[in-house]
Amino acid sequence: MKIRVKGIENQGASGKTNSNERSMEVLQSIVENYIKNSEPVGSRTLSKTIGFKLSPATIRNIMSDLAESGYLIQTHTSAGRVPTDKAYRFYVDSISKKPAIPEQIKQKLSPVSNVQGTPVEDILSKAVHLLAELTKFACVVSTPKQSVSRLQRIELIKISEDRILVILVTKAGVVRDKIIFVKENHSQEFLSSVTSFLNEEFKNHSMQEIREGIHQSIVSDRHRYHDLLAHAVRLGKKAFELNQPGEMFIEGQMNLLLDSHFHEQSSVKSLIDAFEQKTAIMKILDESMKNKGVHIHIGIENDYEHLHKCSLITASYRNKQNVLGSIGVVGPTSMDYKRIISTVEYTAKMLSKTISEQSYD
Amino acid sequence: MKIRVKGIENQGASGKTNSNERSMEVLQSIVENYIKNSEPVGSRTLSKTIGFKLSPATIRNIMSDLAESGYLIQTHTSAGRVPTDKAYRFYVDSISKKPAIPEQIKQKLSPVSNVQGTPVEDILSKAVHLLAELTKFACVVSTPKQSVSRLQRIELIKISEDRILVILVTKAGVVRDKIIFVKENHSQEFLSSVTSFLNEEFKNHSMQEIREGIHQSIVSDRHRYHDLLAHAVRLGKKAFELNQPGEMFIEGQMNLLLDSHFHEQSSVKSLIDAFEQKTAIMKILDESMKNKGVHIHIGIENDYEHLHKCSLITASYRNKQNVLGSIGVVGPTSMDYKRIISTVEYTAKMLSKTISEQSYD
DNA sequence: ATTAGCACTATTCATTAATGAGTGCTAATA
DNA sequence: TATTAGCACTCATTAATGAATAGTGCTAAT
Repeated sequence: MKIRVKGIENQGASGKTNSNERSMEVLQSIVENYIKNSEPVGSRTLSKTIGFKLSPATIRNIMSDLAESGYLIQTHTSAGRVPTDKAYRFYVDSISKKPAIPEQIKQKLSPVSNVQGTPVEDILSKAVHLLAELTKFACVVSTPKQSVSRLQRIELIKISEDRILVILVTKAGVVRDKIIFVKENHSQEFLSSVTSFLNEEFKNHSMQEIREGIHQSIVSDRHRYHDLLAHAVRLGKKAFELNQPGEMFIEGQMNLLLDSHFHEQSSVKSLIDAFEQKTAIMKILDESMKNKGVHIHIGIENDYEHLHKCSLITASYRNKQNVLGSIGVVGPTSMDYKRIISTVEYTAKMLSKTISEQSYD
Repeated sequence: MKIRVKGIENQGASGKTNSNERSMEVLQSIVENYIKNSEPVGSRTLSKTIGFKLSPATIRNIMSDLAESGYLIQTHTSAGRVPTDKAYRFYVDSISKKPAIPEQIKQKLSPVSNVQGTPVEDILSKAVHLLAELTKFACVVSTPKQSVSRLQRIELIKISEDRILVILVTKAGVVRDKIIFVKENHSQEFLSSVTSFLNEEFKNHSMQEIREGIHQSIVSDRHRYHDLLAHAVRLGKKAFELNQPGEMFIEGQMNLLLDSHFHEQSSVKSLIDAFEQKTAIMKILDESMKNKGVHIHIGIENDYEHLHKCSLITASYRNKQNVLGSIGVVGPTSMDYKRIISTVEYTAKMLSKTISEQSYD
């Protein structure tokens, strides 16, 4: 019985970098081919589509090596090869120049920048809708994080004897409202004074800072003998208490179900779960806010098991001061990375531009 | 060749109402059977499950008649019968006593009523989420209509030299914000005066009335020489201008795709279209606000072609004064009507109760 | 180092036959 | 007269078979 000397070992022995480079090019071709046709790619086919001249037999050898190294798998003996997540990772990392944004996409996304006096939520919703239309996958966007955004204005409105409506307007242009319950029956005039105080004291501070500042005030107790301030601080504490879990808009979930890669029952169920219980995706969006640029999570790289058959492409958006949130695409691992990456990037850029223009400073 | 005398004609000839009644009972059984198993139901099976004693042969005769009258169809010669939309309509209309709401459903929905100081949108979103979880279909809810809801309070907040943030609080507890652009650089003090004026003038009026009233003021021109009022009216006009198209929350769209009735490509596409272009469903929800109780749209009865394979069960919700919006379920025509109807009804009731308690009066 | 050639393997597709659920009709029955 | 038993018939579903096909792996030739 003869033992086949494996290609990859050959490379190590011969030390030829050339051969390795060629393998990588072949791998790229395979990935692109599979992305395009969603079908296992065989040596014959590849030999035709590939740039340089190589016979099917040679390609077979290379493919065999790549399979050994975990870049390709075969669904069955006589089938072509399919890229693994490792291959996609390699492919994505090897993308050097981004393709220019097609004029058509710019056109489609122009409504995002074309909004005067629209609430931020509506801009986000518009953007994520268009992104879903463009990519034909599911798209998500997180609303601006409250904690980092800075106060533009707070209003306290008396609603009934024991209820006060709090309206927070942030510099980013987000309006949040909630009702707080109080024991004392404050007059509207009194509330106006408190409002003025809070605005003067906290304008331009981040919500995080405000919460800490108020806490500090209460602990240090320096307002104890000043009635107005004491009330203001107490009301303020309630008003600024964080209780918004952080929202997320989803669009185009159903697009995924037209995709052949999700046709099995189990995949569909996974997806439903993933979108139902939004925390996993939310976490990825939050993560994406920490660093600049486009973030890519491929299949198995996702912590959440239900997303193991998906890739996520995300990018953060911001105003002049802060990173506010993230927008992204959820699609099959075999998505057209080049196109999606640049589309997401461009959308995030447009979003940042629009929101910056709308921001209140 | 012998011509078969049709059952339905027999009935007409004999004039026996008994026979007709029995047919109807058989039809009900068929519908229930199909709802339960999603499989064409045959005479043998039915003869077993049916309450009273009838041989398969007799049932076959009855079924044949029902098929003639358009209540049943056969997918092919040797298959059982499947109910048509006409049959579902008959079935739904013949439901007399609603089943009691299972304790389990009440439990599940209790979070809806258990909210202190939550924005109405969040209550709606919670409700539609739970409804989707309970029914395992897609669920929709429309946000309160602006035009019918009455003003609790308006606030004008200066944002920049040429931008004013308008906040409208309605009696129903809905907070709406938008930015208006102005040419003059008003001071915040001036805006406060305008705010007071508008509040005094228009509190408790419906948005519709306010819009008309302001229009009237401008036409009659009676404020021409009074600077404050003239400005107030002009700002007010901008502030109250309707530009919210009426929103809708959707949940559980993907549930539908697990349903065997939507497995064909074409159905899926239809559904995606229907949910993408929300107007059709929105229209049905709006329609549902006009009358009390539960509304049922079965398959072909829907104007919008993409919904021909769906049934919609909707019910309106309200506060003490007004009908505000509707909540509903979108599912296959073969849904378990009894269960879904009572679930939707109960959810709408809970929603009304919760929102009424939160309303500002 | 590359490639041509060939044996081998597994899928896919069409054909066929067996099975079975269900109907419609006719004649017997209560 | 209404109901039912019995039987022939239809059509979908299933399994089995075989031919065609796309692909591999290995060996030997270039």
